[in-house]
Amino acid sequence: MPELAEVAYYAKQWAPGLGRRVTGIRIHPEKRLFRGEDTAALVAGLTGATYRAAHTHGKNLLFEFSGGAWLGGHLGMTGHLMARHDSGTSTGDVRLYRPGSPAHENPKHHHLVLEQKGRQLVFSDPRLFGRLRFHRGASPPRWWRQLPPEILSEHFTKDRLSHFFARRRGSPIKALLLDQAVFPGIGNWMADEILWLTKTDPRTRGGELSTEATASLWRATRQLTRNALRTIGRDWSRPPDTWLFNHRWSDGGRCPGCDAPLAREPIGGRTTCYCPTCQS
DNA sequence: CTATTTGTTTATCC
DNA sequence: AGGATAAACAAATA
Repeated sequence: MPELAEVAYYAKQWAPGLGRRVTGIRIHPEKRLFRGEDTAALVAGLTGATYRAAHTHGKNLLFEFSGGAWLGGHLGMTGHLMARHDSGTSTGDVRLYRPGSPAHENPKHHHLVLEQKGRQLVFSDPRLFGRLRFHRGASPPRWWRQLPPEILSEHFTKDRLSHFFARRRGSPIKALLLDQAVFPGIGNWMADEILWLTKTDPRTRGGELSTEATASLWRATRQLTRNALRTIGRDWSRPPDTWLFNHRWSDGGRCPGCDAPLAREPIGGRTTCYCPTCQS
């Protein structure tokens, strides 16, 4: 489910645990979520540590703990973070695209639970495409330090996009927007929104994009990132109906620009929603 | 029972 | 070598 704005929202769901000690941990170490990790070191490193901070980068998460312990995370398709309180309330576990889905509430999917006095911090992932990793050290792990420039950083430049589009000249732009090495945090719905905003046919090949088209995509990517962080990323509030977002999820949707029926078909290996009238 | 899914990695072919 | 595409992963939902 989560793209950059959803990840930013979920990262805040463990905030009730900030500055507080982890008294115990429960994990499902055999699950795919922990592939390649030393789960014994993870348990040893986090037990008794104080939860200090949450960071995000694109779709990546990094939780910082006292004693040089770091928990890295990726939510995959269905990952989800929540804080459960002993009082019986919980936060962060009801704001789903499909409200009412019981999947995330099922404890069998709670693959990591950090116990604290008064609450539990839960990482749930029914489909197990996500990932959890552990690092011990004075600074963040290397995989984190080597992530590409974020979309809102000064290093995310039009020039960078031009070179990328030239190199991948044969791929449809839809597929290129999903490349995390260049567009960190962009996922399926954000890619479609960017293409709709710029009136770009999703099948356009990288090599067919002019300097002007590249500049337009660069601007739209940054603008959408800011706006998504201000709505979904802030409090999961629903974007305005002027976005493609509210019209894209099922058959029968209409373009918020021209009211033509929207098309949904696989492009670049993913279901793509676009307006055949505006984007051609 | 079948088709679909908002992500990433790996295999395969060119 | 490097790019393009498909399959695999796992589980819920329509």
